[in-house]
Amino acid sequence: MNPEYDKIVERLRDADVRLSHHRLAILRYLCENTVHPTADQIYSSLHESEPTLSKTTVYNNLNTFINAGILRLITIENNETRYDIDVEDHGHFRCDVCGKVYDFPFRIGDEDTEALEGYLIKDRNVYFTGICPGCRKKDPEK
Amino acid sequence: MNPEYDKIVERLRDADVRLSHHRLAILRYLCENTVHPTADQIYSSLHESEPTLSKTTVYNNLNTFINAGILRLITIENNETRYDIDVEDHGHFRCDVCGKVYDFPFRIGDEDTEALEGYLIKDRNVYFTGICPGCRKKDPEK
DNA sequence: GTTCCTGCAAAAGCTTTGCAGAAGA
DNA sequence: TCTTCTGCAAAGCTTTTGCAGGAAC
Repeated sequence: MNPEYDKIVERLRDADVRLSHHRLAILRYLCENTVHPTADQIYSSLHESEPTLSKTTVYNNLNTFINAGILRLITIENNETRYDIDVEDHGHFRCDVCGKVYDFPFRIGDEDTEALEGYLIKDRNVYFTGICPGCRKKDPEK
Repeated sequence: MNPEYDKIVERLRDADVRLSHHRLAILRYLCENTVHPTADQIYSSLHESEPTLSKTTVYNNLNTFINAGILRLITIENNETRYDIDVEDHGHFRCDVCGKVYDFPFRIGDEDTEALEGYLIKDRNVYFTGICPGCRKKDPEK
């Protein structure tokens, strides 16, 4: 499991967030699938094993996680809210052709934020768009 | 006028995009108001001087401009598509309190994109969120 | 026993689409 | 004249909300 599920459960407990069955199922999915899923993807994937799960509950819990600070929201394309449980600084690359979102290491240095003196920076996001190697191979003229 | 309106009109002419009255009004607004407006802000602002302008036309033309490559779409928050006619590389800072979006200079160096060898990068976006100096002054405990 | 969570249905947003009439080249 | 643009209304999507019943603590 990529980001440590058990540690996050502890943090939720400390934050007085109830550890309901569906909530933990969503959390486990996020830890096991760090592919920036949309709410709909999470719902569809979990619906098989959790037939009583509703989409409302998915949305409710994603917002709960964001408020608890264990999840961040990334908006790369419009009408496509994605969620990322990996809180380390990194960039996102979205392929225009296949729609996949890849992570890549990206460090924002102090010299980059000199222009923002006086601003309180809470969140830093870097995302690129373009075409991924796989899609370029399939259609080399792009 | 910040980004050069006349040059952009030339580029539209070259791209065989018709220079209709409403289209030029929207373009002029974008050049004069480089504050990352939403479609609704553009519509509301122009509706006074252009009473016959519809919101559909605003959306249509923003998409036309994007396809013509003279406008870029930035999605900083969900459900809030903003448009930016300044195509120079720069970062965006969005204040969580007042909602304003500020530009700041940000250069992405070649060393930052080493990890993306093989990827065709078309667009680079950098945005931070937090609290701007004005809002921090009003509520210093934040 | 309280409090919070869940799911349904409906509502609320924003953006797109279909189509007939108007305007641009 | 031909093509494209425009505006209305309706549809399409994603996300939120209100509320009654159920689960967590």
